[in-house]
Amino acid sequence: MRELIAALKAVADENRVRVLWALRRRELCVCQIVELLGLAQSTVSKHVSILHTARLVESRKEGRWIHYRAAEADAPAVARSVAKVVCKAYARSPEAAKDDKLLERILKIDRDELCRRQSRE
Amino acid sequence: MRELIAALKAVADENRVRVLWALRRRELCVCQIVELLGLAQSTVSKHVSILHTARLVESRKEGRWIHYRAAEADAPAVARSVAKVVCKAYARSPEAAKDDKLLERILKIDRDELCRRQSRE
DNA sequence: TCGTCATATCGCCATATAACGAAATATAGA
DNA sequence: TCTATATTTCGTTATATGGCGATATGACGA
Repeated sequence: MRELIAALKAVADENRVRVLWALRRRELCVCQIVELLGLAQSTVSKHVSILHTARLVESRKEGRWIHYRAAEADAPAVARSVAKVVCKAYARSPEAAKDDKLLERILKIDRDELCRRQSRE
Repeated sequence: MRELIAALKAVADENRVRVLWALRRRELCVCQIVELLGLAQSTVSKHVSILHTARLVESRKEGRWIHYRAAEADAPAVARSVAKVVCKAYARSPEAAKDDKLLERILKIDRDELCRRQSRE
C-alpha cells in the first residue's frame, strides 16, 4: 500500500511524468533533464530523487556523473505497472512528441558543454 | 495530459484508493463510504468529488440518495487504465481484504439506519 | 591537497491539499 | 409549505508540495 501510494504520488506531477517519459529508452544525467524541463538544477534533482525513492527510476554512477534510467526488471511490480500505464497514456499526448524533439536536440549537445553552460547561468 | 495528471492526483491518496476499490463492483452512497473510511462526511464527499471530477467514478441520483460507482465504458481511456492499475495493485495488499470484510458488514446495515446513526454523532 | 564540476541537500517561500465543523442546497414526504 | 434528510459547499487550520538560491558532498585532475 505505501509502495503503491508512493509510486502514484511520484507520478502525479507533470514534470515527473515528463522525466519518466524521457528516461524510458535512454539514460540521462541531471543536467540533460534540467535542459528538458527548464527548471532549476536543485528542483530537478528533487524530482528525480522522488522518482528514485519510489523506485520508478534507477541510477548508475560513473565518476562525477550519475546516469538515470527508467527502472526495469528488478523494480517492484507496482512501480513497473504504474510507470507503464503513465508512459502509455503520455505517449498519446502532443506534449510527448514535443519532448521527444527537444530531447533529440539536447542529446546532440556535448554533455560537458551543457553542464558548463548551465553553471554560468 | 491534464486528464492524465488529474487522474493520477485523484488516485495518489490512500483514502481515495480505498474508495475506488470499494466502488469497483457495487454502488455505494456517501454514508456507506463514511462508515468505511471513518472520516467526516464532508471530507468523504470531497474525496468522492475529486474522483468524480477526474472521471474515475460515476454517480446516479435516486431521490435523496446519490449512488457512486467506478466509471465504466463511457469513461475516458486514461481514467479507466489508471483505475485498473490501481485496483490491481491494491488487490494484492492486506488492506484490500480488510476493506472487503468491513464492507460486507456495512452492506448488512440498513442504509437509512446508517445515515441516522451518523447524523447523531 | 586544492580547485573544479556534477549532483544532492538545506532553508525558505508560496501554494495546494486534507481534515474538520457549520451552513447551504436539494429533495421526499407530511 | 414545512420538516427531515442526504449531500455539497464554505471557512479555517495544519501539513505537504513545488519552486528557488545557497551551500554541502563526493569525485576527478592538476
